[in-house]
Amino acid sequence: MSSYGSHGHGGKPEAISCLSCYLSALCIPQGLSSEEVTLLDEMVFPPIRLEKRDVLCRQEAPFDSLYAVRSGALKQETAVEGSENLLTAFWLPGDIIGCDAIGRGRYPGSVIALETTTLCKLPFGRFEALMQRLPELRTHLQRNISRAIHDERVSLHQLLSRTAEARLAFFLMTVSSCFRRRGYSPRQFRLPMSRNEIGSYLGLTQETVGRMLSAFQAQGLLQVQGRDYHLLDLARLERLASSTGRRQKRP
Amino acid sequence: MSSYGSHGHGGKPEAISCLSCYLSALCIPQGLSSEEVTLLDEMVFPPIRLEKRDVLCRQEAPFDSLYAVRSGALKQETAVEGSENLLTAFWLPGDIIGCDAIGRGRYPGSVIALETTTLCKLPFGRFEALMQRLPELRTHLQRNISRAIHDERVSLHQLLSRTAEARLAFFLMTVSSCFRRRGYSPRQFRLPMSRNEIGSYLGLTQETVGRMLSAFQAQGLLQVQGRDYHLLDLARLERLASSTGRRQKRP
DNA sequence: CGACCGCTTGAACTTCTTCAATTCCCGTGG
DNA sequence: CCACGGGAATTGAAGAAGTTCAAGCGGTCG
Repeated sequence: MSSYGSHGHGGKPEAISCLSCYLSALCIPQGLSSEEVTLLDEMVFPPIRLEKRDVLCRQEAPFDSLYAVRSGALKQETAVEGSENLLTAFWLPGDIIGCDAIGRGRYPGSVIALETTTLCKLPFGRFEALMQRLPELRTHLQRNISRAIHDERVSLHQLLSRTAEARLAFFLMTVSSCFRRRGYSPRQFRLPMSRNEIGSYLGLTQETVGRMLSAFQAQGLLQVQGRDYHLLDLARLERLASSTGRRQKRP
Repeated sequence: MSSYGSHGHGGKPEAISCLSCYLSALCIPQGLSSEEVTLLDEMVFPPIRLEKRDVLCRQEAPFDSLYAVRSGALKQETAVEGSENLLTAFWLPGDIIGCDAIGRGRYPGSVIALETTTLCKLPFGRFEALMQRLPELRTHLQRNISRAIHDERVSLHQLLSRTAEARLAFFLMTVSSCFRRRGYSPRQFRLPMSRNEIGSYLGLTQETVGRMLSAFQAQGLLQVQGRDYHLLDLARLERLASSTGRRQKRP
């Protein structure tokens, strides 16, 4: 909690600033003036670095900070009584971790790095104080959160009544557009998660995920080798992803 | 937008006040002092009454108000391109409608009364102004929303990998605890939604929902006649609801 | 009274899971 | 450097669970 120095750009070689961050359009600074971003800058801790399998926070730990992902990827595992671990979220660069912790005051799941990852830490106490002064910031956070509710609701409800094929296509398209918005290729990427983790996120088994990927490959929709994906037919994948429920009722 | 009079308790016979509302512990006033609630009272419109199938707001309509459910029940239908209508939410007394609209500035689905329903309308503009003066209120709203994200995420992810049996048990237990918190019987209630609507919410067909209910009845877990439910074995239903994934792997 | 809607039940069929057997790949230690 | 070990991915076969389609029942509203 206090091992990162007091604030701002310490003696670290790689000093950072929200002002110059290439992710600022997606992250907290979105919609703020440059003076406002400067204020924000002053409370952001220098970036944290995690290695694969490192734990950012454990489930039920008291909430004290939001984190913005700079690079890498993380997953959230939520243990529910009676059930095995649920994989409840993936986070990629530009995402804000911790919005789901504000309400309960505790982190709702353990957040674990899937690969080498860097994050900006935003102590929520200071953030609260800053929001008093910058209503814009509060509005932005509120919007982000509210939108997240809706997106999550719709996509999960959609998945509930869909085939494995549609679920996986949906997942791939989500990831793809995620990369696109961040300036990476939406057609070619390496995913840091295993088949098992994808399955857990989608409510499928690893075998089904694998079989579906093979089937997609056989249809020329994509190429996949281990964790390297190359989407060949985005249009058709998109159609699969938003195709109607289970089967097509015959007319 | 202006057909409900200016504010406060008009000439209506049934004047209302958050101060005397039996739902205040669940609703917006939660955690506010009585002076604060008085301020809140002044901006709440007199209750709106809807009949079955009446539409409170249509998908994509501009967001202008939150609504608190006083009595009755509503559903939210979200039309997604390519897919049939998704049933993305049910709302019961004490629930706040519209939290998922703040972010986009539009209602993310059409909200429709399932039976005769009364609601309190809270114009969001005034609400914003009041939140400036009462940080408590803002905190409370934020918490509510944040908690909603998490609850939704966990329950939907849980449902994704579960059998119809577990999904339905989960649904019944959710409804049951909902009624309990509102002071009604958690064992006996009438649900205003059809099998089809339940199925749509859970990602199942109406036939499966019906068959499962019959199966539960055969096992002595509950009695059901049309839309009247009588839960006989809450403990066992609870166990089913939080039972582990699809099938039990053999030891 | 008839039409309609929601609910129930049955039978065939599809999809996905489970279990098991390999294969592949990667990092690690000899 | 290579062999080895172990987790991850692939593939196959059997079976369970849920969907689809169809038919029938019961209540309700014109």
